[in-house]
This record gives sequence, C-alpha cells and structure tokens, in this order.
Amino acid sequence: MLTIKEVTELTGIAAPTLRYYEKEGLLPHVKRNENGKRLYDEEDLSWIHFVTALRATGMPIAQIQKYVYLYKEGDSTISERKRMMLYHKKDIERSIRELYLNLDKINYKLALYDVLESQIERTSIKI
Amino acid sequence: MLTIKEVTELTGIAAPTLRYYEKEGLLPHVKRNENGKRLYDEEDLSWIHFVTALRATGMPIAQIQKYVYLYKEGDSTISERKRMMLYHKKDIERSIRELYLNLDKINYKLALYDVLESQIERTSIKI
DNA sequence: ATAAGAGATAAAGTTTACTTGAAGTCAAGG
DNA sequence: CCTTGACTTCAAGTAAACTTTATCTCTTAT
Repeated sequence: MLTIKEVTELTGIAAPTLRYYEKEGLLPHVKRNENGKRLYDEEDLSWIHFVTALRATGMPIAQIQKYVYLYKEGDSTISERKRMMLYHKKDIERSIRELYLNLDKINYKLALYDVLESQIERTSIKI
Repeated sequence: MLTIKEVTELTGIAAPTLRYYEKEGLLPHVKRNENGKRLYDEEDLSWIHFVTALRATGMPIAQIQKYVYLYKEGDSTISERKRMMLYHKKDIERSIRELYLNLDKINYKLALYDVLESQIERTSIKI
C-alpha cells in the first residue's frame, strides 16, 4: 500500500490532483489508514493510469465520472462501458487524423520557409 | 472582399471569435469599409485558416500572437518564425505519438471487454 | 514538550479561450 | 419616419480542470 506522496512520485500526478480526481469520483475504492490518510494499492494505481490515459486523450472529467459510475453498477453495465470506449476510440482516431491534416499545413509552411531562405541566400551571394 | 458573416459561413468560425482573434493580434491587416465594418480578403482568409490550424494543433493564443508579431517585423524574423514552426511540428508529432500510445491502452481495455462478453455469453448458454 | 512534516478538508483562485450582454451606429425597406 | 438587421465596441460572464490557500489533525524527531 502506497501513500499519496509515493503515488505522486510514481505517476507524476500532483497530490491535489489525485485528491480532486477522487472527490470527483474518478478513483473508486481508495482506502484510508486508521488516521484517515489515503492508501493506494495496485488496483488504484491502474485506475490512475487508466484515468490519465482517458484525460490525455481528451475525455472530459464528466464522462469519466459516468464511466466509473457504470463500473460501480457492476457487470450489467459492461456493454454500455464498452460502447463508451468504442466511441472514445473513434474520437481519438479522429483527433489523430485531424492532427495529421494540420501537420501537413505546418509542413507546407515550413517548405515555404525553406524556399524563402534559399532565395535570401542566393540574393546575398549575388551582392 | 467578404463581410464577417460571409467569413463565418465559409470557415465555421463564429463572428465574436473572429473579432476576438483580431483584437488579440492574430489576424494582421483586416481592412474596414467607410463605416468601420470589417472586410476580409483572400490573404485574411488564409491567415484565418493558418491560425485555425495552429489552434487545432494546440498552439496557445499567446504563441500565435508572438508569431504574428514576428511576421509584422518583416523578413529579418524569417528564421525565428521557421524555428517556431519546426518546434511546433515536433510538438504535434509528440502529441500524435502519445495519442497512439493511449489508444493502445483503450484498445487493450476493449479487448478485455470482448473477453468478458464472450465469457458471459458462454455462461448464459450453460444455464 | 514542542516544533516540523505529512496529510486532510473546504473554499476560493487561476488560466485559457472563448461567449454573451449591453449599448450604440448606420444603411435600407415599408 | 422609424424600425429592422447587420454590424460595432467594451465589459462581463462562462466552462473546464486544476491549483492554491487557510485551517486542522496527527505522528515523529529534537
């Protein structure tokens, strides 16, 4: 069982953020010791990693809340949770496609700069 | 020359957002008619598209501001602008890589759901 | 004994990027 | 004439996700 400090060191997530996630219901069943201090086990860690992956891919807190709520409901919600993940997967794939398209525009801009620079170079040589 | 309404229809960007971008200095040389109403030409449109691409790839307003400021400085800032774009390109590539990594985690979760569902199915058949 | 250090809660504050609202201008249509 | 519609500006409001602050408790080292 890990303290909150150990978890921040392991995950790079700030302690207030971990408390905030828990308060918002994103981290089910985090235990406490006799003094009320948080204790994280392996399962908590994998929840943290999962939530982090969802956040990093742009899923809003509110939607993760809903997911965890369904998880707590038990096996009867498996198909709905799967649907949420499938939908989110499509979202990520769309984001990636858009990033590639916009990356093309940046690359085009960079190509223009290359032309500009070589023009400037040639001009300088002439002088 | 296009009115702001025509530009919103063409680009899907709300008029207040266009005004906001202009006020923040992201859109250089947008002209006005004799009554002070905005008129956009082809160059303005391509600035709008460019700014949109930068925003969509996560560049903060403040950094775009800096870029446009350099642009206004003239040719002497070309290499710095190019450096900004190169750096941003690396950023986008990093984002894409991270999205792929996190997509893998989501796919792993989905695979787990497939196993779970087939287990449930088999259990039901037994009953 | 007591002061430091880790952790807790609750509430307020911050940041970023817009968005909305209030109030005014101006040309055109009934 | 005067109202409607499409603008304008400036200021204030909003949403999301944290982050900071204030205050309190408890264990531990001096």
